[in-house]
Amino acid sequence: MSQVVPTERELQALKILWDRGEATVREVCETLDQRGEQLAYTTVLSLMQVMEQKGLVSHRAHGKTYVYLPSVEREATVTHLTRGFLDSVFDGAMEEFLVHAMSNHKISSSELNRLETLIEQARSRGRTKKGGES
Amino acid sequence: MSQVVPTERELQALKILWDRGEATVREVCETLDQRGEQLAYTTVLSLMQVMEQKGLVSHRAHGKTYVYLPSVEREATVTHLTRGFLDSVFDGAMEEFLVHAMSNHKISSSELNRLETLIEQARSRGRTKKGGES
DNA sequence: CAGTATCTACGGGCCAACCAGTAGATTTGT
DNA sequence: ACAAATCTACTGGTTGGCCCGTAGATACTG
Repeated sequence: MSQVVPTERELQALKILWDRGEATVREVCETLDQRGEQLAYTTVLSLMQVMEQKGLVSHRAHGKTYVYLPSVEREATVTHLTRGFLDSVFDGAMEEFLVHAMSNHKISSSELNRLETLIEQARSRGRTKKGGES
Repeated sequence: MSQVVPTERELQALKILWDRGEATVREVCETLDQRGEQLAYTTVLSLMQVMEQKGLVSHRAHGKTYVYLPSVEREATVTHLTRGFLDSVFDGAMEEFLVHAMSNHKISSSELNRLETLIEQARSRGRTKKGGES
């Protein structure tokens, strides 16, 4: 329970599945390859098997080959990873992170503008209590 | 080179050293204890020895006991950890993180205000090009 | 049908992180 | 000076993540 957290490699594989919807071991392997991560076919296979056992993915059979699909949502997973990071590095304080991010990471002025827009959206979401988009 | 990145436990120890400036194994052990992490004295000792070997801390002798002090800076370390996190989860895109943070983590309106202030500061820092504090 | 390609299952090797015990030296207390 | 406490050094065990090879089944090709 409490949502299994993927490792580094597992996250790479999950990203591919999230983007494609589903994929075979070979497809994952080749995509990884294109991204500069050259792994033996059986390595990727093992990875998928472990991930399935952890409940991160599931598979269906297409002929003799397995087609894997994610069984955790991208948003939820990213949220968990983020919370873990914030907890361990910033003691859970998002604000501390933001302070750090603003002063130490270069953010372009266009990104700053975008960020302000996001703040506005967050504000209106807060005012209307329940989701009112647009 | 390229700055060694501390593990989870090592980061906990480093935080204590950063806060105190320096500390003995016993002090680190007790502080960890107060934070709910109960480890054997020798475990913490081993931790410090490994950290020293990695170049994360150094020590000086006070009588027969060692006093450890951090040999990496808090800011730099946090920056590295943050970059690693952003790379693995958001493909290095800070903006993606912010979008996610804004929509999925509840941020109080006071924090939103604080954030806007930070944005303003980032803007002026950007305009003056070189760091002009006060 | 024989040979080749491809897939899954399984086993194992390697290494880093983590935890802790034992030994031996040194200090402290009485 | 003797005993107890405390410290460092060293060794080892366990686990999880990662990587890959071999074996055996199945599908494809000429």
